[in-house]
Order: sequence, then C-alpha cells, then structure tokens
Amino acid sequence: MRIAVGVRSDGGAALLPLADDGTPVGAVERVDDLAAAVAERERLGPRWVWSASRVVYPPLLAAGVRVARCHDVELTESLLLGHAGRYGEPRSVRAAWARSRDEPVPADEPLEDAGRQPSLFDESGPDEDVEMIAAVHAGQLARIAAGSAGLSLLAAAESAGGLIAAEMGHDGLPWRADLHDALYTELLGPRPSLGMRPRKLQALADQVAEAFGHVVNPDSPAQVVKAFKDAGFPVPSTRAHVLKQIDHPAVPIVLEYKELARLWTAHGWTWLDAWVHDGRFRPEYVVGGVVSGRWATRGGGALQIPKVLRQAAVADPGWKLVVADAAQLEPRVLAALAGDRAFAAAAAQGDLYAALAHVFETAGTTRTASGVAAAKDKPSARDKAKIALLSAMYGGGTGEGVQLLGVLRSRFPEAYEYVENAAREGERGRLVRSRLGRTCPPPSEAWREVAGEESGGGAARSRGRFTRNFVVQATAADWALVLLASLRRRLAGLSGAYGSEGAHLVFFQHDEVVVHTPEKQAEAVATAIRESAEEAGHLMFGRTPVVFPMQIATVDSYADAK
DNA sequence: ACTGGGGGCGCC
DNA sequence: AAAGGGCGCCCCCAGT
Repeated sequence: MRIAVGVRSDGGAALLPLADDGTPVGAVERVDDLAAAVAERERLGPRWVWSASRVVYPPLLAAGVRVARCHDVELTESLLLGHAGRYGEPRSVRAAWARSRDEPVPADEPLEDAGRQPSLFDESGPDEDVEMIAAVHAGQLARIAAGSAGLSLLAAAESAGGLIAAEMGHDGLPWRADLHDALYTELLGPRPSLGMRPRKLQALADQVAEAFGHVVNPDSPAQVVKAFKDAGFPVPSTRAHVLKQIDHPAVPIVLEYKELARLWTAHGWTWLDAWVHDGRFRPEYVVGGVVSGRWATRGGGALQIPKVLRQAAVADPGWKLVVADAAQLEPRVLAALAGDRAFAAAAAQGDLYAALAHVFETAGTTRTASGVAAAKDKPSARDKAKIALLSAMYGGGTGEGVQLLGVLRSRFPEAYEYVENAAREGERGRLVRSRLGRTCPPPSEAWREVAGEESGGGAARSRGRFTRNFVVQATAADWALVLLASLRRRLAGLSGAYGSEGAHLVFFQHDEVVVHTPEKQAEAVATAIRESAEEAGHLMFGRTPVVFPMQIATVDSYADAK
C-alpha cells in the first residue's frame, strides 16, 4: 500500500492512496496537519510517496513523526535520468512531469546553503499537486521496470537513504564541545580573538620566518615556494611529500604549521560554533551528492573530520557508540562483481590482501632508484597485493605497480578484465553502471571533440580511469546504501520503533557506520550490523562466496574505534 | 568587496 | 615509459 503526499505550505497536505503499481485507489483527501495524518496512517505500514524527503521529512521529524518506508520522487528521478544518459537534468516533480508531456522543463531550485533545514512549511511557494506526484511516481515505476535489473532495489535503497540522511541530520552525532575545546587548546593554544592566529600557530609562523631569515606567510604556497627557491631549494609545489624530499630547516616547521592550520581553519572553534549545538553535531547530508552514489555533506565537512578530532564524539552516559566499517570493501566488491572464482575464494577470507599475498610472494623486483630506500621500505607480499589491487581499481600504478598488475592479470583474469573493460568503455565515451544500475555521467562535448581528434590521448585515458573506478566505487556505494537501509530496519526492530529513544544511526561515511545505542543493546546492535552486511551482500550479488566482514567496536569515544 | 580558480589536504 | 579514483573546505591571489 502506498500513499502519495502533496504538501501544502501551511502544514497541511493532500493525500492520495495508491496501489503498488502506482494507480490511485481512492479519492484525494485533504488534511490540515500532515504530521498527525502521517503518524496515524503509518500504523498501516504504507510506503509514502513524496516529492523529496530532503524537504518533506525534516518538519515531520521536528514534530516527532518518523516513517518506515518511502519513495523519494526526486532521488529516483536523478537515478533514472542518469540511467538514461541524461545526468544532471532537472529532477523536481514538476520537471519530471513536464518532461513526460514534452513541455518546457523548469530548472531546479538551487540547493540553498543559507537556510539550514529547507522546508516547504516556511516557504510561501505553491502547494504541491498530489495527483502530479502520483502520476510521476507511476511513470517512474514503469521506467524502473524497463531499466536494468537492480534499479528497483536501488531506488528503494536511495529513498531509504533520504530518510536516514534527514534523521541523522536531525538526531546528530553526540559531540562534546568541551573536549573539542580542550584538545584544540592543547594543540594550538587557547582560542584566539578574531583575526588572530592561535598562539602555537603564531609561534610556528615566527620560526618559519627565522628559518628563512625573513617573513614568509606559511599559508601562501606561492611565498613558500619562492622562499625555498631563494634558499637554493627549487620545489614545484609545497605539498607535504615534496617538501619531505628536501633538507632545509624550515621544512619540519612548515609541515607542522600546515597540519595544525588545517585543523584550526577547517574544524576549529568557528566550526564548533556553527555546527555543534546541544551536544550534537548535525551535518547536512546530501544523498547521492557524489556521482558514484556516495553521499556528500554541505557546510559541516562531516566526511572529512580529522581522526584526532574523533575523541570529541562521545556517547551519552549509559549509551555506547557502535562503530563499524566494512573491511577492504572495494576489492571485495570487485571480486563479487567480476565473479572471478579464484579471486572470490580469497575474498571469502577475513584479510583479503593476506589471502592473496602468496601470489605476489616473488613478484615485483624492487628497482627503486635509491637502493637504500628500497631495502628499508621493501613491501611485504601483502603490501604488493594491496598495491596491485589499488592500481587496478584506480587505474594507476607506477614502477612496481605495473608488474604487480601483470601478476593480477595472469592469476585473476576475470577480475582484471572487469575493470579493464570498464576503462575501455570509458575511453570510447560509453557509459558504465554500478551493479544496481547507478550510471556514470556522460563525457562532456569538449571531451568528445578532444577524444575524437587524438584517440588514445590524455583525455581518453583520464575518462578510462574514471569509469574504471566508477564501477567499483559506485557498487561499493550501492552495497553501503543497502546495508544502511537494512540496518535502519533492524534497529527499529530492536527499539520497537523508529526514533532516537533507542539505538539509532548517527554517522555514515562511505563504508563506515556509527550507531548510538543504550549500553544494554550494544551487543544486539553489533549483531544487526553483521546481519545487515550479509543481507546487503546477498541482495546485491546473490550467491557468492565473497564475504563482507565488518570490523565492529563498541566504545564510549569514536576515537577508540581503531 | 566580491568571485572563482588553484593549491593543498582532510576523509573514504 | 608512464600511468593515481571520489569529494569538501580552507586559504591565497588575481581579476573585476
């Protein structure tokens, strides 16, 4: 059973019951209080069909109402457009409606970054047309059925992701501002007044000046490059790995400055003021914000939290954080995708790289220019396996990586061929898809012109690297999304309801999830995570020997999960 | 004063 | 022979 929702700007709505194929099975019903109406009908277990959880759901959450399932028209439209090679076209209900009728398609509203939680309720825009939403939804179901297998699961998982993103943005990650402040005071000195560097940072800047004999702004790459050049050390850039190569007293100081300066500017006291309130960090997640299906965030830098800062994420008293990450997700995904039996057998192990190590035992002569370095940093067989796989998935490989790729090719031809094929498709300008059908964007017109002129040129190879990586990264994102949806359902089962009173998701970062849970349920949460990972593997790949083990830690502080 | 590209680096 | 995927966010700096 489905119920379409057309939200009114005054907090009311129009509801329209639908059959599972999307056809209306009743009359439009007007309600004055959407939250109350949803709460009441949620007991029937419907799938809510609405324009976008991004807009509709936050006001419901604020009213204390949560739902189990939805069909997010906007997210689904994005997936379907991409699948049809029309990546980036307007995805709103109105746009989808207009497209289906060959009418002029209105541009999407820009995602506002000023007003935090966007909401229909506090805008004076036009009311949504529930019959239009229902019609677009029905059309989407038909397009899903006509598309590649997996699209149905993908749309459901993406919609669940929309709910989860809104819920995590609402509930927030437990955050101890006092610990954050104490850590920063220790690292940088006390919070400086506006426009001033923290004491420690200023001291380092002074030391930089001393080392060069004149004032150099370490925040300015141009000034630093010039200073090293004038000192007889020409460098192409001030990247850390470049500076580490040269022997000048300013190097360690500049590097320390840059490390601390980044902590300060990206996640310092200003960030704390802006993003942490009432003991919670509430980022704004953007579902499908990355073309591969990974999420992005807007404003809070939630997916780039420095590891050292994780000690500020601490469970409430009597609660725990259950932190879980999928071990070696991407190579496992490749193994399952390619159906390479030898490779999959290795991926049936806990440590995939170790299981592959024997194959690379003697491979790859260390022919580094510096013999000393080669002897010291000689990679283990396990390291070689890792390098070979990363090279295969990223399209890279320098020196030894090339030889190791050769080993991969001869021992695991199907896995090798899978990513090679994706690269060839990309070089020819074709589209590639994830396991569930998420599709890469088409190359630009400019690319087609360049690629046509000089085949095999840099642009083509770059595109090949992109599509090579896309099939793996996007399938890993599929898997993570399916896991997330499954876990959300299981956590609701543990608590008896969707909500933050019991165990609930508080953080998600590509292949890692964090659940905030009453201590008593931590064990059950860990079990739910393992079951969800297993379910995701089966839903995505059917029968496969590949396992997706989760590394799970139950901790007070996020930093304690290693 | 504002904007946008580039450098650099945080996370995966 | 060489070859390195995806983001967000900060600062600087040149252009307007």
